[in-house]
Amino acid sequence: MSTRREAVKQALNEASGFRSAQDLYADLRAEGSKIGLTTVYRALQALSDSGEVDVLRTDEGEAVYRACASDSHHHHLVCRGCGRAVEVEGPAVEKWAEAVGAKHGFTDVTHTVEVFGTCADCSARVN
Amino acid sequence: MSTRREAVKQALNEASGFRSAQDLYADLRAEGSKIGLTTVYRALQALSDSGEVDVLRTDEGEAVYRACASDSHHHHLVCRGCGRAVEVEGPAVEKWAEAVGAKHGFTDVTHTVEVFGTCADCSARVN
DNA sequence: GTCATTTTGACAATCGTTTTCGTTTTCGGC
DNA sequence: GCCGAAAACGAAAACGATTGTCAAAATGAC
Repeated sequence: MSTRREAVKQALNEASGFRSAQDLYADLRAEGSKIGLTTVYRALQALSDSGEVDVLRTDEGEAVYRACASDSHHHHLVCRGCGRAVEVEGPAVEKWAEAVGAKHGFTDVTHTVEVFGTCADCSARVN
Repeated sequence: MSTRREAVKQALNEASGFRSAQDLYADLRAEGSKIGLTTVYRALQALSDSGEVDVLRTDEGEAVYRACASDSHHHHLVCRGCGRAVEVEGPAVEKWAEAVGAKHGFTDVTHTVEVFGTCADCSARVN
Protein backbone atom coordinates (compact mmCIF):
# COMPACT_ATOMS: atom_id res chain seq x y z
CA MET A 1 0.00 0.00 0.00
CA SER A 2 1.48 3.30 -1.10
CA THR A 3 2.09 6.33 1.09
CA ARG A 4 -0.75 8.25 -0.48
CA ARG A 5 -3.19 5.46 0.06
CA GLU A 6 -2.10 5.24 3.69
CA ALA A 7 -2.73 8.94 4.04
CA VAL A 8 -6.26 8.62 2.71
CA LYS A 9 -6.99 5.71 4.98
CA GLN A 10 -5.70 7.57 7.98
CA ALA A 11 -7.74 10.64 7.14
CA LEU A 12 -10.78 8.38 7.05
CA ASN A 13 -9.89 6.86 10.39
CA GLU A 14 -9.59 10.27 11.99
CA ALA A 15 -13.02 11.28 10.75
CA SER A 16 -15.83 10.10 12.98
CA GLY A 17 -18.37 9.53 10.25
CA PHE A 18 -18.94 9.24 6.53
CA ARG A 19 -16.96 11.59 4.33
CA SER A 20 -17.12 12.22 0.61
CA ALA A 21 -14.09 12.00 -1.63
CA GLN A 22 -14.14 15.76 -1.96
CA ASP A 23 -14.29 16.17 1.83
CA LEU A 24 -11.27 13.95 2.29
CA TYR A 25 -9.41 15.78 -0.43
CA ALA A 26 -10.12 19.06 1.36
CA ASP A 27 -9.05 17.56 4.70
CA LEU A 28 -5.76 16.33 3.31
CA ARG A 29 -4.98 19.57 1.53
CA ALA A 30 -5.85 21.47 4.70
CA GLU A 31 -3.22 19.57 6.64
CA GLY A 32 -0.63 20.44 4.00
CA SER A 33 -0.64 17.38 1.78
CA LYS A 34 -0.01 17.94 -1.91
CA ILE A 35 -2.20 15.00 -2.88
CA GLY A 36 -4.38 15.28 -5.98
CA LEU A 37 -8.08 14.69 -6.19
CA THR A 38 -7.60 11.88 -8.69
CA THR A 39 -5.42 10.03 -6.23
CA VAL A 40 -7.99 10.36 -3.47
CA TYR A 41 -10.58 8.77 -5.73
CA ARG A 42 -8.22 5.98 -6.70
CA ALA A 43 -7.30 5.29 -3.11
CA LEU A 44 -10.94 5.17 -2.04
CA GLN A 45 -11.80 2.83 -4.86
CA ALA A 46 -8.98 0.51 -3.94
CA LEU A 47 -9.93 0.62 -0.27
CA SER A 48 -13.53 -0.14 -0.98
CA ASP A 49 -12.60 -2.93 -3.38
CA SER A 50 -10.56 -4.56 -0.67
CA GLY A 51 -13.39 -4.11 1.80
CA GLU A 52 -11.45 -1.87 4.12
CA VAL A 53 -14.00 0.90 3.92
CA ASP A 54 -17.75 1.05 3.52
CA VAL A 55 -19.36 3.08 0.80
CA LEU A 56 -22.84 4.41 0.48
CA ARG A 57 -24.70 7.02 -1.51
CA THR A 58 -26.32 10.11 -0.13
CA ASP A 59 -29.73 11.09 -1.43
CA GLU A 60 -27.94 13.60 -3.62
CA GLY A 61 -26.02 10.78 -5.28
CA GLU A 62 -22.66 11.60 -3.76
CA ALA A 63 -20.57 8.63 -2.65
CA VAL A 64 -19.46 8.71 0.97
CA TYR A 65 -16.88 6.52 2.68
CA ARG A 66 -16.11 5.30 6.15
CA ALA A 67 -13.42 3.16 7.72
CA CYS A 68 -15.16 0.27 9.42
CA ALA A 69 -14.09 -1.33 12.63
CA SER A 70 -15.73 -4.60 11.85
CA ASP A 71 -15.09 -6.56 8.70
CA SER A 72 -18.19 -8.68 9.01
CA HIS A 73 -21.55 -7.77 7.56
CA HIS A 74 -23.11 -4.83 9.35
CA HIS A 75 -25.15 -1.68 8.81
CA HIS A 76 -24.91 1.92 9.91
CA LEU A 77 -26.87 4.25 12.06
CA VAL A 78 -25.95 7.65 10.71
CA CYS A 79 -26.55 11.06 12.25
CA ARG A 80 -28.22 13.48 9.90
CA GLY A 81 -26.60 16.39 11.66
CA CYS A 82 -22.94 15.52 12.09
CA GLY A 83 -22.54 12.43 9.95
CA ARG A 84 -21.33 10.39 12.90
CA ALA A 85 -21.99 6.71 12.31
CA VAL A 86 -22.50 3.76 14.59
CA GLU A 87 -22.09 0.23 13.34
CA VAL A 88 -25.08 -1.91 14.11
CA GLU A 89 -26.10 -5.46 13.50
CA GLY A 90 -29.50 -6.83 12.76
CA PRO A 91 -29.84 -10.56 12.44
CA ALA A 92 -33.59 -10.09 12.16
CA VAL A 93 -33.12 -7.92 9.10
CA GLU A 94 -30.77 -10.37 7.43
CA LYS A 95 -33.24 -13.17 7.90
CA TRP A 96 -36.14 -11.08 6.74
CA ALA A 97 -34.36 -10.03 3.53
CA GLU A 98 -33.45 -13.60 2.77
CA ALA A 99 -36.97 -14.83 3.43
CA VAL A 100 -38.69 -12.14 1.42
CA GLY A 101 -36.42 -12.81 -1.54
CA ALA A 102 -37.03 -16.54 -1.41
CA LYS A 103 -40.75 -16.07 -1.13
CA HIS A 104 -40.84 -14.25 -4.47
CA GLY A 105 -38.50 -16.66 -6.20
CA PHE A 106 -35.47 -14.38 -6.12
CA THR A 107 -32.03 -15.91 -5.76
CA ASP A 108 -28.68 -14.48 -4.85
CA VAL A 109 -30.32 -12.02 -2.51
CA THR A 110 -28.43 -9.05 -1.12
CA HIS A 111 -29.67 -5.96 0.65
CA THR A 112 -28.78 -2.46 1.70
CA VAL A 113 -30.01 -1.01 4.95
CA GLU A 114 -29.21 2.40 6.35
CA VAL A 115 -30.75 3.96 9.39
CA PHE A 116 -30.74 7.74 9.77
CA GLY A 117 -31.52 9.83 12.79
CA THR A 118 -30.40 12.78 14.85
CA CYS A 119 -27.90 11.86 17.53
CA ALA A 120 -28.24 13.05 21.12
CA ASP A 121 -25.51 15.68 20.73
CA CYS A 122 -27.06 17.13 17.62
CA SER A 123 -30.57 17.33 18.98
CA ALA A 124 -29.18 18.99 22.12
CA ARG A 125 -27.36 21.53 19.96
CA VAL A 126 -30.57 22.65 18.30
CA ASN A 127 -32.31 23.44 21.60
CA MET B 1 -51.40 17.96 -13.70
CA SER B 2 -50.19 18.82 -17.18
CA THR B 3 -50.36 16.57 -20.22
CA ARG B 4 -46.63 16.02 -20.23
CA ARG B 5 -46.60 15.04 -16.62
CA GLU B 6 -49.42 12.60 -17.25
CA ALA B 7 -47.38 11.08 -20.04
CA VAL B 8 -44.39 10.57 -17.79
CA LYS B 9 -46.53 9.01 -15.11
CA GLN B 10 -48.13 6.69 -17.60
CA ALA B 11 -44.77 5.66 -19.01
CA LEU B 12 -43.75 4.79 -15.47
CA ASN B 13 -46.89 2.79 -14.91
CA GLU B 14 -46.30 0.78 -18.06
CA ALA B 15 -42.79 -0.09 -16.97
CA SER B 16 -42.61 -3.04 -14.65
CA GLY B 17 -39.72 -1.85 -12.58
CA PHE B 18 -37.45 1.04 -11.74
CA ARG B 19 -36.47 3.30 -14.63
CA SER B 20 -34.05 6.17 -14.80
CA ALA B 21 -35.03 9.59 -16.10
CA GLN B 22 -32.98 8.93 -19.21
CA ASP B 23 -34.72 5.60 -19.75
CA LEU B 24 -38.12 7.21 -19.55
CA TYR B 25 -37.04 9.96 -21.88
CA ALA B 26 -35.93 7.35 -24.40
CA ASP B 27 -39.19 5.42 -23.96
CA LEU B 28 -41.30 8.49 -24.58
CA ARG B 29 -39.31 9.60 -27.60
CA ALA B 30 -39.50 6.07 -28.97
CA GLU B 31 -43.26 6.19 -28.93
CA GLY B 32 -43.20 9.45 -30.84
CA SER B 33 -43.48 12.04 -28.10
CA LYS B 34 -41.63 15.31 -28.61
CA ILE B 35 -41.05 15.73 -24.91
CA GLY B 36 -37.77 17.23 -23.71
CA LEU B 37 -35.40 15.73 -21.21
CA THR B 38 -35.80 18.73 -18.93
CA THR B 39 -39.52 18.12 -18.72
CA VAL B 40 -39.03 14.49 -17.83
CA TYR B 41 -36.80 15.52 -14.95
CA ARG B 42 -39.27 18.14 -13.82
CA ALA B 43 -42.17 15.73 -13.98
CA LEU B 44 -40.29 13.10 -12.01
CA GLN B 45 -39.30 15.59 -9.38
CA ALA B 46 -42.89 16.76 -9.01
CA LEU B 47 -44.15 13.19 -8.86
CA SER B 48 -41.66 12.20 -6.23
CA ASP B 49 -42.35 15.36 -4.21
CA SER B 50 -46.02 14.49 -4.14
CA GLY B 51 -45.19 10.92 -3.16
CA GLU B 52 -46.70 9.37 -6.26
CA VAL B 53 -43.49 7.63 -7.20
CA ASP B 54 -40.62 6.11 -5.28
CA VAL B 55 -37.05 7.13 -5.92
CA LEU B 56 -33.83 5.38 -5.15
CA ARG B 57 -30.23 5.53 -6.21
CA THR B 58 -28.37 2.82 -8.02
CA ASP B 59 -24.87 1.99 -6.92
CA GLU B 60 -23.67 4.15 -9.79
CA GLY B 61 -25.48 7.12 -8.33
CA GLU B 62 -28.19 7.30 -10.94
CA ALA B 63 -31.69 8.10 -9.69
CA VAL B 64 -34.36 5.58 -10.63
CA TYR B 65 -38.11 5.94 -10.28
CA ARG B 66 -41.11 3.70 -9.93
CA ALA B 67 -44.84 4.21 -9.71
CA CYS B 68 -45.97 2.61 -6.49
CA ALA B 69 -49.22 0.81 -5.99
CA SER B 70 -49.28 1.37 -2.28
CA ASP B 71 -48.98 4.78 -0.70
CA SER B 72 -48.08 3.45 2.69
CA HIS B 73 -44.55 2.80 3.85
CA HIS B 74 -42.98 -0.14 2.04
CA HIS B 75 -39.75 -1.39 0.53
CA HIS B 76 -38.70 -2.97 -2.74
CA LEU B 77 -37.35 -6.27 -3.85
CA VAL B 78 -35.59 -5.43 -7.08
CA CYS B 79 -34.30 -7.78 -9.76
CA ARG B 80 -30.72 -7.15 -10.71
CA GLY B 81 -31.35 -8.49 -14.19
CA CYS B 82 -34.52 -6.85 -15.45
CA GLY B 83 -35.21 -4.17 -12.85
CA ARG B 84 -38.59 -5.62 -12.02
CA ALA B 85 -39.62 -4.64 -8.53
CA VAL B 86 -41.96 -6.15 -5.99
CA GLU B 87 -43.30 -4.11 -3.13
CA VAL B 88 -42.73 -5.77 0.20
CA GLU B 89 -43.45 -4.95 3.78
CA GLY B 90 -41.39 -5.71 6.82
CA PRO B 91 -42.84 -4.80 10.17
CA ALA B 92 -39.89 -6.51 11.79
CA VAL B 93 -37.50 -4.19 10.02
CA GLU B 94 -39.44 -1.09 10.98
CA LYS B 95 -39.37 -2.09 14.60
CA TRP B 96 -35.73 -2.99 14.49
CA ALA B 97 -34.73 0.34 12.96
CA GLU B 98 -36.70 2.22 15.54
CA ALA B 99 -35.24 0.20 18.38
CA VAL B 100 -31.66 0.43 17.23
CA GLY B 101 -31.98 4.20 16.86
CA ALA B 102 -33.46 4.62 20.30
CA LYS B 103 -30.80 2.45 21.86
CA HIS B 104 -28.08 4.81 20.68
CA GLY B 105 -29.95 7.96 21.62
CA PHE B 106 -30.96 8.88 18.09
CA THR B 107 -34.27 10.61 17.53
CA ASP B 108 -36.36 11.18 14.44
CA VAL B 109 -35.25 7.86 13.02
CA THR B 110 -35.84 6.96 9.38
CA HIS B 111 -34.41 4.19 7.29
CA THR B 112 -33.86 2.98 3.77
CA VAL B 113 -34.02 -0.68 2.91
CA GLU B 114 -33.62 -2.20 -0.52
CA VAL B 115 -33.42 -5.88 -1.30
CA PHE B 116 -31.76 -7.02 -4.51
CA GLY B 117 -31.78 -10.40 -6.14
CA THR B 118 -32.20 -12.24 -9.40
CA CYS B 119 -35.81 -13.06 -10.21
CA ALA B 120 -36.92 -16.49 -11.36
CA ASP B 121 -37.28 -15.42 -15.00
CA CYS B 122 -33.85 -13.88 -15.13
CA SER B 123 -32.06 -16.81 -13.55
CA ALA B 124 -33.89 -19.11 -15.98
CA ARG B 125 -32.74 -16.97 -18.88
CA VAL B 126 -29.09 -17.41 -17.98
CA ASN B 127 -29.31 -21.19 -18.03
C1' DG C 1 23.45 4.46 -10.65
C1' DT C 2 20.24 2.56 -14.25
C1' DC C 3 16.28 0.70 -16.21
C1' DA C 4 11.54 -0.93 -15.74
C1' DT C 5 7.38 -0.56 -13.24
C1' DT C 6 4.11 1.74 -10.53
C1' DT C 7 2.07 5.76 -8.69
C1' DT C 8 0.92 10.31 -9.01
C1' DG C 9 -1.48 14.67 -10.27
C1' DA C 10 -2.87 18.40 -13.58
C1' DC C 11 -6.10 18.56 -16.90
C1' DA C 12 -9.66 17.21 -20.06
C1' DA C 13 -13.59 14.46 -20.78
C1' DT C 14 -17.96 12.21 -19.32
C1' DC C 15 -22.37 11.71 -17.49
C1' DG C 16 -26.45 12.53 -14.88
C1' DT C 17 -28.81 16.37 -13.41
C1' DT C 18 -30.16 21.34 -12.85
C1' DT C 19 -30.51 26.09 -14.39
C1' DT C 20 -31.41 29.58 -17.61
C1' DC C 21 -34.18 31.85 -20.64
C1' DG C 22 -36.85 32.72 -24.59
C1' DT C 23 -40.96 30.47 -26.64
C1' DT C 24 -45.27 28.02 -26.49
C1' DT C 25 -49.34 26.44 -24.33
C1' DT C 26 -53.05 26.72 -21.14
C1' DC C 27 -56.80 29.02 -19.02
C1' DG C 28 -60.08 32.45 -17.02
C1' DG C 29 -62.44 36.17 -18.28
C1' DC C 30 -64.52 38.91 -21.88
C1' DG D 1 -63.34 33.50 -30.62
C1' DC D 2 -59.81 36.71 -28.52
C1' DC D 3 -56.52 38.66 -24.93
C1' DG D 4 -53.21 38.74 -21.44
C1' DA D 5 -51.18 36.49 -17.36
C1' DA D 6 -49.38 32.55 -15.60
C1' DA D 7 -47.66 27.99 -16.06
C1' DA D 8 -45.26 24.62 -18.73
C1' DC D 9 -41.85 23.56 -22.22
C1' DG D 10 -37.47 22.48 -24.39
C1' DA D 11 -32.79 23.61 -26.26
C1' DA D 12 -28.70 24.73 -24.77
C1' DA D 13 -25.52 26.06 -21.24
C1' DA D 14 -23.96 25.26 -16.62
C1' DC D 15 -22.78 22.17 -12.82
C1' DG D 16 -20.68 18.85 -9.83
C1' DA D 17 -19.06 14.32 -9.00
C1' DT D 18 -16.38 11.01 -11.03
C1' DT D 19 -13.26 8.87 -14.48
C1' DG D 20 -9.79 8.80 -18.27
C1' DT D 21 -5.36 10.45 -20.22
C1' DC D 22 -0.70 11.03 -20.19
C1' DA D 23 3.66 12.80 -18.98
C1' DA D 24 6.45 13.43 -14.83
C1' DA D 25 7.98 11.60 -10.44
C1' DA D 26 8.72 7.98 -7.05
C1' DT D 27 10.01 3.24 -6.17
C1' DG D 28 12.33 -1.18 -6.54
C1' DA D 29 15.34 -4.72 -8.55
C1' DC D 30 19.70 -5.37 -10.21
